[in-house]
Amino acid sequence: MGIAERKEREKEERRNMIIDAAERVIFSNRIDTSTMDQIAEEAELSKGTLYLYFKSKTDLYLAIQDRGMSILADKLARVLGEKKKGIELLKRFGEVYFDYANQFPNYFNAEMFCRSHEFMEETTASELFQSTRDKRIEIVSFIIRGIQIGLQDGSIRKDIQPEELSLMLYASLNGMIQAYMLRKQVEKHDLFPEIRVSIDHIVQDFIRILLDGLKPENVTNGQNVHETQAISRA
Amino acid sequence: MGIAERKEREKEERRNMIIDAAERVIFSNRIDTSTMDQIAEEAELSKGTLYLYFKSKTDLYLAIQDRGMSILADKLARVLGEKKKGIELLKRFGEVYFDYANQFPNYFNAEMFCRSHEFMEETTASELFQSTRDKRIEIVSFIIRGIQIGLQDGSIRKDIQPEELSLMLYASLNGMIQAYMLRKQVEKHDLFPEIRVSIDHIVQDFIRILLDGLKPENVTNGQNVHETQAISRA
DNA sequence: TGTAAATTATGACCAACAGTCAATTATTGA
DNA sequence: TCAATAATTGACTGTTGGTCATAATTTACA
Repeated sequence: MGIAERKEREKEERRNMIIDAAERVIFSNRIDTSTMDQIAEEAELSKGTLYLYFKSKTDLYLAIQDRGMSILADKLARVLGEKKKGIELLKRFGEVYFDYANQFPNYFNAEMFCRSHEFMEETTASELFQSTRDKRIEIVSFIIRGIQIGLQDGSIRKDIQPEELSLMLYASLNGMIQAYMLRKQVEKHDLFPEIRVSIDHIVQDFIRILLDGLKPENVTNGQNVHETQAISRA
Repeated sequence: MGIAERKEREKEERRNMIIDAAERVIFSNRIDTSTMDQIAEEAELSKGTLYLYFKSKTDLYLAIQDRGMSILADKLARVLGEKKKGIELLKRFGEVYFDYANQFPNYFNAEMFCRSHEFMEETTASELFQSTRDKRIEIVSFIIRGIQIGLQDGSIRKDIQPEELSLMLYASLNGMIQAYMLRKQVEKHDLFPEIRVSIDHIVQDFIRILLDGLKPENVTNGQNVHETQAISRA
């Protein structure tokens, strides 16, 4: 049955063409000012057809977010292959996430937009929602893996709980990057205007400070001085 | 001219009545499913009147966000009066922000929603946007003050740059609370489902870990061991 | 107190847009 | 060739944010 497969393939291609068109329209304007009619025209399809592939405008936007998540997951997967010390992997994860946000601000924005809508119902039902969710789990799993490696090679404090720390790293860095992107993208929308600080290295500095606290007591001094506090377990 | 003042007052009252009504409607549903007609009915006013006080639905929502920011700013201001050591103040700031989010999840959500819209244009023009902005500056200023106190009383590492660190604390904690609220509010929308970790103390743990890294070298051991890394300056 | 002017409020109305569906066209299988 | 199935269309609908001419109310002042 080659026909069924070909049709499957064509359907997938068309789906991607639609997402491409949607990106072109939305990224050169904004979601809220982009209409399904515009996207349909850009895709050279009728609006009705869009709804054969995506059940709502939000769903289509979720597909865009999903692409971004895939890119990020790929980048992180590659880092895991670098065979560095655990603490170094975490640093690289952070840098890669930051690079990703800079390289694909539109995808990062999509992620933020979709998240603010996750606080509401609606998105839940979609398969795409499930897909982005899976990718987020994948991403956090990479981080957990990095932490475990660090625990093994001794580059990370023993009292760290991998799952908990992975969420902390992801969530806090995400917050940092949000603030960074806001300042970077639209000067006037800056989350913290008038706080006169060069924002350029703030994310890197944050990563450094946060990870410093994860290192085991500095062994070059041969003494356990930094009084670590255990992370309370679940 | 007592009349002008009375009118001023009445206008302010009516404005607040509208925000009250909007909160009642929006908080018991969602922004995107709440209509201006519903809010008008709840406020016992015509829709046209709403537009005499707020120039758009978003503007009205900004007013709600603004209320939340005021509450938070007040709480933080009170902390500053506690006359604790700098590092303790920062810890209290973090706890208070977290408490605020738990106590007024609707306001926190409003903040998140409005922020995702800040990535787009539109909001900029509004006076209310300027107002929330001012309050954010106020909040960050409190944090800066706390850091400065910590630098003076020696409870915070000398190499810390207050402005930069204040942004880090605010932004990263905000990211943490976002993730927390998502998990807390809507189990199924959890940012990190399947990552089996009790989320209950994760924010507190995060605050502890992050702040630990800010303490100066543990003097009780009489030796500078923890190799601090200076935050690169602007 | 009476009335013109100014302020405030109303709700019918409009335009825009997400989403639908009966009708149409294209493709498949025999 | 043609019936059955699948894919596509675009006119249409319902909803809703926002507007504006009109009306009601209040103020200023003779």
